Amino acid sequence: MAALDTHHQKRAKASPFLDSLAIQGAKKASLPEFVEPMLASLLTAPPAGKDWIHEIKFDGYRLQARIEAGRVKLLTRRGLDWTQKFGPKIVTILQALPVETALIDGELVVENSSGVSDFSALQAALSEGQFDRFLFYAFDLLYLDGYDLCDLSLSKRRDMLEHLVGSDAGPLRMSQRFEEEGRLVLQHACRLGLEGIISKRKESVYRSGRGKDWIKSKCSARQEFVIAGYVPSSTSRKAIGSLVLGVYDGDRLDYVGRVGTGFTMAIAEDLFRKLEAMQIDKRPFAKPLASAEARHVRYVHPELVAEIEFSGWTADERLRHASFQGLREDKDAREVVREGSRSLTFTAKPQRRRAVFTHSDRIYWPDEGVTKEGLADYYTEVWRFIAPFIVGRPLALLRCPDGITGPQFFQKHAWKKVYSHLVLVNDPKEKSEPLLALHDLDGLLELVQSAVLEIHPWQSTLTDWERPDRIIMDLDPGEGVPWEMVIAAAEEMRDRLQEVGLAAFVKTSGGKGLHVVSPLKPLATWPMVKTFTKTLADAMAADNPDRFISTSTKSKRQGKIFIDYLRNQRGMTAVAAYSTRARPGASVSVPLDWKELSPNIGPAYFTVENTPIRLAALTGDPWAEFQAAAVALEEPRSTRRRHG
DNA sequence: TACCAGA
DNA sequence: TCTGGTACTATGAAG
DNA sequence: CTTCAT
Repeated sequence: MAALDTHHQKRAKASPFLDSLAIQGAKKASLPEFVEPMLASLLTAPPAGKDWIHEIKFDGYRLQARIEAGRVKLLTRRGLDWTQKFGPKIVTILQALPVETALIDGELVVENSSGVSDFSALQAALSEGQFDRFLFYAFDLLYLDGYDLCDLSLSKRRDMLEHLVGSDAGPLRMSQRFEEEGRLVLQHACRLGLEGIISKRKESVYRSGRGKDWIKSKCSARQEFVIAGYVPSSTSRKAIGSLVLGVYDGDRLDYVGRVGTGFTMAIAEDLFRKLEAMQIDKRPFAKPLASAEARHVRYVHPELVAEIEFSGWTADERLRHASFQGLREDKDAREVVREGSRSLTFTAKPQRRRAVFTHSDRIYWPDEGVTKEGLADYYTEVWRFIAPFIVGRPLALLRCPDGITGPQFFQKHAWKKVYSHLVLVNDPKEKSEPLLALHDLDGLLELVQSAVLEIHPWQSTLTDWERPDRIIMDLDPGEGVPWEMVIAAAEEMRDRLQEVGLAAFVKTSGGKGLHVVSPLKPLATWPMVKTFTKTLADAMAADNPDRFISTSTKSKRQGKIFIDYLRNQRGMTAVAAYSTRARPGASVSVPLDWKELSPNIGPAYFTVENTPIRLAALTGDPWAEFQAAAVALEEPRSTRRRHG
């Protein structure tokens, strides 16, 4: 493989791969019309060991690209010709590949705003004719320039394919290969909100149909549940709003929660017709439901079985993020038991939402349809993660009474309202109006009620206003800065912080850049911290004036990253970890593990929608060590001068 | 959003 | 009692 | 001092 020619030759009449192919023993053959695709078997865990590579499981259309003398066909799983369906762009790019004949296996996808392939986005793009959104991820090469490659090993096929497709970020891409341990790759994929991974045996040959050389493992759990009741729709008189689900434990039927999404209106009506006829008076569950759980519920004979996809179990044994997938007519209700999967158990303490809202349907993010209630749900779910970053600190708040499209204003003083859970605090150094702080989830929910869409805390706490307990460096890319450069900047910042003995953590900003955050023991005062961060920012800019700038002058920022150290000053604030942003996309600032930094996670990758799913799938908090890693800041110069 | 002035 | 207008950071650096 | 940036 090292012998492979490294430069592409457009329209080469002989393939640059032919010589090496002959050595590797591929068979001469004519180009087949179609090869039935190789399929993966579903297992609950990915395979372990060095014999496997792993790829992301795409959520799109599996297609075979057949290239013959510049004529391209896109063939479905069953061999149907769908070339015309996706517009000319992908076809043109495939035509331009430097080959005479080839058969490429891949998946056509549309990525949603989070950069994750999304089947519903694909269907929307198809129906609206948005051809420019289609991407083709190639992952296998079955035939090339007169040779059948199916009997070569996967590694060899992939090497050739990678060489052919290249690493451009255009609509034709290579499906990335991961060589790490399968368990870790799956964990990583789940954190990213992906559906799962496909693991492939390195030495395997290409064989049509489902075999054991390709294994798929998924992030979300999926299993059958007994339908024990329903709640009628609040909008339609002849449809269900949600299903009440249970599992058997011996003879006892246990309640596991409701599912209110995943069905179309037609299916909701069909279920209503079926279930209406099955109603019973007494509850089928062994234990009574809590009053909120039992609200509006109509019980039915527990006979029907539904397939449900869900992200995990809560600590009180309820389903998280359940979605209806269909009825399982072939399954007997009495066989349905809880299929325990410890890794998917979400161990957060369940938080009850107590605050009552006015106008809970008020839309804050119109494009995403995130309402006040949706925002309250979000903060309730992330409470235990966001709490350390916003509790007991003076806050500046970005309020958007009409949602993100209306007027916005920053506020740090109280407005005239009776607060039950927000705290008014007096700045010991200023005799101005009191500032705002909060201590519990109810306080946060009062902010939601007041249309607070961004939360910007101080870097010091109410216990010690004058000594900050963290530093935040905001890396803000100017126009035309590639994302890789921002990642490199964050890593350089980390290295420089570590050189002076500080810990460094990274989070997305939810806007354009990354934030590098260092926990401090609250010993150094504001002026020292400010001087330290300014020195750091200036040093980075001085060492690399073409990449960094440490002053905020907008016109000088073209193609550079602005290192904003000014947040590290008394009274200055920066957006909190897990705070939402008042921007299109309902993005959120999310703490990451350094290893997660990649082109796959952009600055606004995580949203109100997918962040709770990430946290549910997360087995370890990437910032778990944040508080423990706090060290005392010493001035860089004094460290040097210091002696034992 | 929520307050308040003015109708 | 209803309606409509409007409220709302601090700071540093550059010019 | 004003303007512009976060």
